[in-house]
Amino acid sequence: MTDASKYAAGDFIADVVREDNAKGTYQGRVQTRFPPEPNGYLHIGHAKAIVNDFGIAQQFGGTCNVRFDDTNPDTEEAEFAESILKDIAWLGFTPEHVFHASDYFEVLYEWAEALILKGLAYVDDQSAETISEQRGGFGKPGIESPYRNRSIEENLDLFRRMRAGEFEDGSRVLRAKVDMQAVNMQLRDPVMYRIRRGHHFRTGDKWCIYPMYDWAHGQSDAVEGVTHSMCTLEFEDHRPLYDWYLDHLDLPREQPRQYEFARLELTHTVTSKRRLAQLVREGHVDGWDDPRMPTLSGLRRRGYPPAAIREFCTSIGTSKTNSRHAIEELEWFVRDELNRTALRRMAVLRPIELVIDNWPSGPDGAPVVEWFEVANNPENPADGVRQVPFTGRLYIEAEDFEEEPPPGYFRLSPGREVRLRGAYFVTATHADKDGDGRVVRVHATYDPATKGGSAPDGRKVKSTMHWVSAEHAVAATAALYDHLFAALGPGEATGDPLDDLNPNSREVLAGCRVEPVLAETAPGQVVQFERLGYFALDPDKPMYFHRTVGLRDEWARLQKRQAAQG
RNA sequence: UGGGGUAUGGUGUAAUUGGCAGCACGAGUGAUUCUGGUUCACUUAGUCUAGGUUCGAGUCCUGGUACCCCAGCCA
Repeated sequence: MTDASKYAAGDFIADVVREDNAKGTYQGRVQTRFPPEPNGYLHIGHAKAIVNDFGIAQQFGGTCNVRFDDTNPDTEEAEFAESILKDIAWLGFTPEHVFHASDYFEVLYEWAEALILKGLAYVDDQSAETISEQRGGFGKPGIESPYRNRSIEENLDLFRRMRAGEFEDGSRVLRAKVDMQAVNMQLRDPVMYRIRRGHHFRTGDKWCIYPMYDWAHGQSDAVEGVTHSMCTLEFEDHRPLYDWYLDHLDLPREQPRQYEFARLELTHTVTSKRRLAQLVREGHVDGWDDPRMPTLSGLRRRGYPPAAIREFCTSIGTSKTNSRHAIEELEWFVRDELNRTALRRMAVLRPIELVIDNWPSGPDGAPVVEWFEVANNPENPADGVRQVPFTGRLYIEAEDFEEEPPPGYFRLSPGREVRLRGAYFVTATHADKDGDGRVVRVHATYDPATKGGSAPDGRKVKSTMHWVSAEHAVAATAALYDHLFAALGPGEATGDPLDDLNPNSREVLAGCRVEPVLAETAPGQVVQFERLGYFALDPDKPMYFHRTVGLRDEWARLQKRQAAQG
C-alpha cells in the first residue's frame, strides 16, 4: 500500500479546520458532506470531491454524510441515486448518513415564511424573461421589481397559495429581498422557489414548488450540522448569498461555512455530466458504465482499483488553481497498484504458431506434455504458483517474431535464442508463410538443458516471451479500449469536446488464446498479461477482457521516438 | 463593461507565514531483472511581468499581463 501521507499536501481546507479547532468555533466538531445531484453517474471528477470531503472528516475525527441535492424533479432519478451510493461504497467510503435535501422541504418552507415575516422575501408575479432583464448586467445595476414592496400579509398569502397549487407553473416565484444594486449578480434578489409540477422521485407529487439550489444548500448544511461545506470554484460568488440566508435565520447550531476548491479535470477526458449524458443518449457508448467512460462505474469495469483512484486524488491535493492533470498521472497510480496486486497470466492476443521441431514424443507417439510451475506474481510470493502445460506446439504473439529484425529488436528472429517464460530457451530456425507472405508458423529448436528457464552454462538471452500451449489453450475474445477522446490523436480538444471522439476506441480481438487456468479466474478480476497490459474480465462474459492501462513498452517507445525523428 | 478568483520546472502541487525553492509524474543516463514491466542510483528543469520596501521577497507594497467563474424559475 502506498503511503498516502507521502503526498500529504498542505491543503487550505485542512488549515481552516485546524484554525477553527484552535479557536473552538465548532467545539472541535468537524462535519462535512458530499452533495451530489442525482441526475447522472459519478465520474472521476467527483472522486476528488469524495476523497476530499470524506478525507477531511477522517483526518479530524469528524463525520461525513452523503446528501443528495434533489431539488430539481425534472432531471433527477432514483437510478442515479442508487448508482451514486454504489460508487461511493466502491471507492471505499461509508457515509454516516444518507440525507436528501428533499427531507428538508418542510423546514425550508417554514424558513421561507420566516423570511417573508421579516420582510426579506417577496412573491414576484413577473415572467422569467422580465426578471432576467431587470437583473441588469455586469456594470449595469438591476431594476427593482414592482412587486418588491408588497405587504408581508400579501406575500404570505401568495406564497401559501403557491404551495397550495393555485398558480400555474412559472407564473410566480418567491425571491429574497437582498440588493438589486449589488455588484455580485447572485445577490440581485435571487429566486428561492419556483412553481414546477414535476414528479419528484422521492416526494412524488406532494410539492409543486421547489427550492432553488442556493436556498436549499446552506440551509440543509445548517439542519445537518455541517461545519465545513466544500464545493467547487464556480460557487465562490454564491458564498455571500449562502451567508446572507444563514445570517437571517434562527439556526439550530453554529453557522456552517462554505469553502471552494478547483474541480478535477483530466486531459483527454470529458468531465461534464451533460456531455456524458449525451454520449449515452446518442449511443456513442453502451451506457454509463462503458469502459471507455470516465465514470466511476466505467473505470470499475475497466479494472481500475479504487485504491489507485484514492491515491491519485490524495496526491493531487486541493487548491484553488484551475488545472488539468495528465491522464497519464492517473494511469501511473493504476499501474502502481495493479503491479503489486494483479495476478500474472500468459495470453496471446494475436497468435502465430511456434513449432519446436526437436520436441520429443512419448511412447504412444504423441508429443510429451510437460507442466511447469510459474509464479502468480513475482512482486508478491504469497500469491503462490500455478501449473502451466508446455508442449511442442505453442502459440506466441505475432509481433514477437520478426524475420528481419530491426535494430534494437530483442525478440525472436531466425537464429536468435530467447527464453519462453518459465520453460526453455528456444532458437528460431525458419518461418512458414501464407499466400500473402504473412508469417503463420515459426519453427524453432529448444535446448533441453535450459529446463525451467535458465542455462547451466550461464548464457543470457535478451528477451523472455510469453506463450501458451496450442493443445491446452482456451480460445477467448479480448476488447482493447483506448480513451474515448483522442488518446491517439494529435492533442487536446478544441471547442466542442465531442469533436475529439475517437471512433476506434474499442477494438475487439477474436481468436486470442489464454492459458487454461485463466478459464477458472474469477470474473471481474484484473490480471496482468505479461507485457501486454492489465485486463479486467468482464463480469457478464467470463472469457471477454477489457484492457486497462498498458505496461510501458520500451520497444514501442523507441519506435515512436524514431518515427518522430524521421 | 462591473465583480469574484488564480498565476511556482514539460505537468501538477508544497514552502514552518520575510530566511538554503521541496515532492510527485514526465524526460534523460546508468545498474538490476525469467515481463523492453518492477526496483535502485544519478541528472534535467521553475517563482507571469515591471518597479519598490528589506541584510534578505515565491511570500509584503504599487502598476501591468494572462487565464477561470458570474447576468437559469439548473446545480
